[in-house]
Order: sequence, then structure tokens, then C-alpha cells
Amino acid sequence: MSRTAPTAAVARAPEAPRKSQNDLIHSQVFTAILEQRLAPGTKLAEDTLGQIFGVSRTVIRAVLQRLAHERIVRIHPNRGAFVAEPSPEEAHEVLEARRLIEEGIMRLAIQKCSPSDIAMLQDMVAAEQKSLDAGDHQVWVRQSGDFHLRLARIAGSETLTAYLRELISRTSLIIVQYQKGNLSSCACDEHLDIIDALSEKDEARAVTVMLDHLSTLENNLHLSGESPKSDLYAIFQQQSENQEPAS
Amino acid sequence: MSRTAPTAAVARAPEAPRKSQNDLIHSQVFTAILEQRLAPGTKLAEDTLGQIFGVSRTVIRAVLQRLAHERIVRIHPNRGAFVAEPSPEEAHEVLEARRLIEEGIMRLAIQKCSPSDIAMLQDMVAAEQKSLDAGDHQVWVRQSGDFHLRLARIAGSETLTAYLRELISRTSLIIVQYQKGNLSSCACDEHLDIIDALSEKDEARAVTVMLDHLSTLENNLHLSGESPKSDLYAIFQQQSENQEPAS
DNA sequence: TTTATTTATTTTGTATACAATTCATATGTA
DNA sequence: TACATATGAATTGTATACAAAATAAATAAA
Repeated sequence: MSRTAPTAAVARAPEAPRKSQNDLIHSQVFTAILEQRLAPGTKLAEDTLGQIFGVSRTVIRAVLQRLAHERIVRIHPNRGAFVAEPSPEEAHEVLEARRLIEEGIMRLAIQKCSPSDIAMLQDMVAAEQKSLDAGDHQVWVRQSGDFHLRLARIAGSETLTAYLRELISRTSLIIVQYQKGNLSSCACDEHLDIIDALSEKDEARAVTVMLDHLSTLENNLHLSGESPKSDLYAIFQQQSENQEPAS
Repeated sequence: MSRTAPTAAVARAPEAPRKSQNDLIHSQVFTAILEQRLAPGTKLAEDTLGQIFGVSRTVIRAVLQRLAHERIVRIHPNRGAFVAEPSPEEAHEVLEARRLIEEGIMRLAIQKCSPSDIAMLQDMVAAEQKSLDAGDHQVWVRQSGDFHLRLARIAGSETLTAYLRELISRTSLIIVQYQKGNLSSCACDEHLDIIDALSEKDEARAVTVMLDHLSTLENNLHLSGESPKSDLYAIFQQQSENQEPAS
């Protein structure tokens, strides 16, 4: 009996991490950005957020710095915090990193995933499809990210999971800025393909499907066009090259 | 002439990012941990650090939170900040992630590296060897990390570079805790092998050498032994399984 | 009108003050 | 002695106050 239930003076298990104020506000802002309710470039004024969440600027500043380290918020010194506006180059970087990391995650996940994991993944895709049918694009974007994140958890690496979480939220910002059509249609099928390859332990196919999935995503962006607005420096420089100044 | 040097009312290039107080203190603590002058488990009291660097706790807190997000400092709520003590599981995770990311970095670097990059890498290894001969272990550890980091920069991905920087600093903590002998001897040769494969554009060999290099590193740790001290919970639980309680 | 300069307002960066919690020491009890 | 409890000191969490910087508005000059 002592096997299943330790008896005597045994220390309690590591205490449940009750969410701090910081965590709570962070996840609110994080989710808002993930669901694309906060557009890139939006200013996140400390005082405003403090009043919204009923706390002082102290805790808001901590949250903003945390989001900045996750690269979904950009802090300009003495100027404030803004929702990040990834450049085309950064967008490419993020997708490149995702291909690298998620290929590794697939290889790990294929070894470790259990039948219950498969079932969970199937449920998640079903929920995705539901949101998609309901036209709830915001929720679907988050759910789609959750699917990839679940694979990382199955792979069993907290480190890679943390990195992927960042890359996924940055992808969300990238999609807002650079997506042309709505990719929504085929995405669920590709997720189902991934589950399929996973349940058959077909590593080669699983990796291929995942990489194709991410490349499709990148190819549906138009990153080649002029950048959104940030580097009007380059624009003016080009201007001064073409036409001589008046003086 | 207007081609090479823009003439008239052209905006200045993005201003050079002058280091803030935060950056300065961060890099001091970061380097101290990287060079293994700050041992794992060391308490980083806010007031103490504030007096050392001549600033208030406000800025120290920001630095500590930043270090915590980089996983080289652990913050226990209401209890303070401590230099991280990676568990054996975490150590394995970090090396696993490094293998994944640095393989990708090698593939990218091999396409992009120029002769001057090769020369730079050779200089860096020479400096490593110098520190090694001088017995300056602390500096060597940092230089060894800088070598890997340089490869990431050559690969051209800021995102992957940032992740690798974190993984390298965590590796430094892992080495302090779990290294048995001194790996120092062969490490420089392995770095030279990497440069060799890189300059010959031999992708397969470059990847192999890098993976072996990292696996060698992990194999020289003893992660299987009893964990340092953190989970004495598990220890007591095991105890209660083996021997019946007295009452 | 357009542009430049000055003034006023707002916002961020940092230090400090106070409340809440934890840690260390001391006191009491078996 | 060993253990538990209570008291005091030290440390962290948060709010506020003030200085520095940036933004906005207003005034002056072309």
C-alpha cells in the first residue's frame, strides 16, 4: 500500500503555481494579440493599461517587458511599448525557425505520442473545424496555434515548447500583416494529415507534411511587396537616388 | 555621386542603440554567470545588487526578470531570485534543443559563410587556445560560447541567435553542476573541424561534427546520479517506499 | 498658408515609501 | 535535547512621487 500512497511524514508535492497578477494580465494581452484583436503598431500606454486592469504602472511595466522579450511587443526607449510589426525579413526568419524546430518536434513527438495524445489532437482539430464553420476566425487562429503547441508538449521539451509558443504568437502578427487570401480552408486537413502520419509512426511523412504545412503558410504571405510603413527611411533614400535635389 | 552618398534632406540612419542602465547591468550579471563566477543557487538579493551597481531596486528587478525569462535565473515568488540550478532533465532538454538548432544553423551557415567569416572563426579558435594554454578557464568558457554564437550570426537568423544565446548560457550552468573531468582538451580541435567542414562546404560532415561535438559534451556530464538537492521530495518519497514508518 | 520655435501637456524612467510575506532568532513546552 | 510556537528583522510586491524625455499645442516668422 505504501507503494501507491506514501504514508507518513512526506513533504507536499511542489505547490500549485497560483497565477499572479502579472501572469493574469500577461495572458490577457498575449491572447488579445494572438487572436488579432490588438493590431500591430498599437500603442500600449502604461497608464491606460494600468487603469484597465486596475493596477499601477509598476506591474504593467513588468508585463510589457515580458511581452517584449517574447518579441510580440516592441519597446522604444522613452517612447513607449507597441504591438510588434514584424518586417518581411523577420517574418521569413520566424517561419524558417518554425520549420527547424517543428521538424525536430515531429521526430520527438512520433516516438513519445500515446493513443490518448492522438485522441486529444483529433478533438482539437474538431474544435478548429467547428470555429471555422462558425466563422469565428479569431478563436480559430488561437486554436490552430494550440494544435502546434500540443505537439511540442507531446515531444516533451519545455524549452522547445516555450520557443514555439513565441514563434506562434509572432506568426499571428505576421499573418495579420502579410496574409493575402484566407488560408483557413485547407489548414484543418493538413492538421489531420499530421495526426495521420503521427498515429502510423511514419516519421518521414510526418516531417514532410509539417514542413509543407509551414511552407504553404509562408508562401501565402506577400513578403516581397513594400514594407508596411516602418522603413520610410529606405523609401526617402530611394527617392533621393532617383531625383536630384532642387538646390 | 548621389548613388553612393545620399545628398539632401535624407533622414539619418536608425540611431545607434546606446546601452541603457538595464542593458549594462544585465550584461554584467549575464557574463558573470556565463564565466561561472556566479554559482548555481546563489541568491541575487535586490537590495544588494542595487547597492553594488548604484541603482534602485526598480531597475534591478527589471534585470532579474529579464534573466529569469532567459532561464538562467529562477524567481521564486516572495522569496527572491537565484542563479538557476538546471535539473538533469532540463540539462538533457537544453542539449537536445542545441543539437536541433545548431544543426539547422550549420546548414544555413554553410550557404552563407564568406572567406572573412572563416578567418574570423579561425581567429576566435586561436584566442580560445590561448586562454586554454593560459589556464584561464573562465574566459575560455565564454569564448567557446562566442564561437557557437558566431556561427548563428553567420547563419543570419537573429531569432535563432537569440535562442542559442540562451541555450549556451544555460549550458554553462549545466557544466558547472554536472561536468566530471575537464573537457577543455579536445574542444578546440572540434571547433577547428567545424571550420574545416564549413570552408569545404561539406554540409553532411559539418552537421555530423557539430552533433558529435554536442553529444560529446552531454556524455561528459553525469546526469544519472542523484539530483543536486532540489527534489528531496522525491528522495523522501522513495524512502517511505522502502522502509515502513515507525508508528 | 507654410514652416520654425516656444510653451504646455503627456508619458516614460527611476527612486522611494509602505504593505505583505518570508526568514531568522528567541522563547516556551514536552 | 528535540520540537513547536511566537516575536522581530529582513526582503519582496506594489503604489506613488518626482525627474527627464517626448509629444502635442500654440505662437511667431517667412
